[in-house]
Amino acid sequence: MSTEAAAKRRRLEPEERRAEILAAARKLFDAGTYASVSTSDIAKAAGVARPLINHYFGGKRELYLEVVRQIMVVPAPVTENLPKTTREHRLTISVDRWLDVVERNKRTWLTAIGPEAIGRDPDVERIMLEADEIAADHVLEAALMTGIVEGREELRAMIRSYGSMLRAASREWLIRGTLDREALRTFLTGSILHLLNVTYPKILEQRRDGRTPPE
Amino acid sequence: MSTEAAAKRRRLEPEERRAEILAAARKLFDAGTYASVSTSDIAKAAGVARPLINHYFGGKRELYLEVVRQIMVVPAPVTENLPKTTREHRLTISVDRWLDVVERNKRTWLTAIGPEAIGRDPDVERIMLEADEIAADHVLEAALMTGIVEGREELRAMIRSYGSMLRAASREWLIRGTLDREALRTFLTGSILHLLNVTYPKILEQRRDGRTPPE
DNA sequence: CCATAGTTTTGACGCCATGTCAATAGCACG
DNA sequence: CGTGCTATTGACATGGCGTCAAAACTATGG
Repeated sequence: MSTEAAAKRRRLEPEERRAEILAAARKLFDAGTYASVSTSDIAKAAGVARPLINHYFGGKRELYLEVVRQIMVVPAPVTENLPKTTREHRLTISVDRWLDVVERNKRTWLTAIGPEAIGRDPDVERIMLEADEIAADHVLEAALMTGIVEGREELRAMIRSYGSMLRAASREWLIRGTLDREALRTFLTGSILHLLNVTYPKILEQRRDGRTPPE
Repeated sequence: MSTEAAAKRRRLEPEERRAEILAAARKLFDAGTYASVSTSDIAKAAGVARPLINHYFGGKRELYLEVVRQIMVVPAPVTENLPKTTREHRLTISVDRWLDVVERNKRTWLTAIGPEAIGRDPDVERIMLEADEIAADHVLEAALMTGIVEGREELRAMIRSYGSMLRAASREWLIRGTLDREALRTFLTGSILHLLNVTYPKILEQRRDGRTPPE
């Protein structure tokens, strides 16, 4: 078969073995579906007996969630070390970096983000929400709006929604090729700027006029 | 409703029986997850033997896809009978109607759209894409831009992406309550208008110039 | 009213996947 | 060179899904 015909029983540190299994699982889930990948497959790929998965992760489900969590981590470099210029410039750079990261990890990212589909899994949902939360923080930081307090929740909610559009647009680019990179830049930076500079103030105004008398 | 005390073996027209099973499946999938709902559960709820599911749908998976397809149908009334006024007005009305529909079918819609998550199922993906396609048509129609040909693909791609944001924002509204209805209106109509009136022309221009490295 | 044919519906079987548990075997220490 | 700790495994039990031949229901013709 393969090079490791008669793999002896190796004994590893729990951490190390755990990592090996996780890596194998990640590779397999990357290629197939949750249902199409069996714990036997994972065990075989990791070179261990199936029960070890239960031992280290509890079950198939937990292992899967671990994989999702790992992949979902928002790439930090996107909003790190931004020059101290205008909001527009900083956001343009962030969008560009985002596109870089996504392009580089194309395959993994695509399978992670999936076809924004059904899922309908409370635990997965929680993971996604946390990731969105962090991403929203990054945007606020890039936009030099960290200190905002009035209508902060509304703003963050809109930014999270924007995140969905960003992912969808990125998929359009990578999969369908219906948008090229330059169009994406224009689209994404223009949208977030409009959101921050036009929509957000407008909503603040509505808020003041309606109920919620400030002061 | 029905007498499920000692249900004799009723013989129905295939269409009718199929519909009954589908309804039961829909209700159950609405409450749980794909994995958490067994074909036995569905069969029991529908008052039939399990193999009937295979007979009418092929298998659990196909039945599930059928449910998704049914729920995903874009509500038509959203862009029907729009008054012949400005683009802005027509889009405002459409957004409003969308919010109406969503609010009315709150629970069903939420579980259908799910937490735009992992899924990663090619067939589900196809269904979503088709739904998005139709939705994009509706938007174009509402925007009086049906005849557009130049950069049509790019435009449609951006509208599809916008659809993701619309769904995400609707979820923010219904689940978290972080956005009220008025804010949503402002946000959603403002975004689509900006997309159509500002971003789209800008991208057309870039297209004509060949490549224009901005900044 | 009865027999018969045709279609719906089901009971029973086989297969595969996951989770559990007691037993085994590697490794560090004396 | 034992010896104890624990990582690792083989074997079993449970439960879900798909298949198939047989049963039950209904409509037709005599």
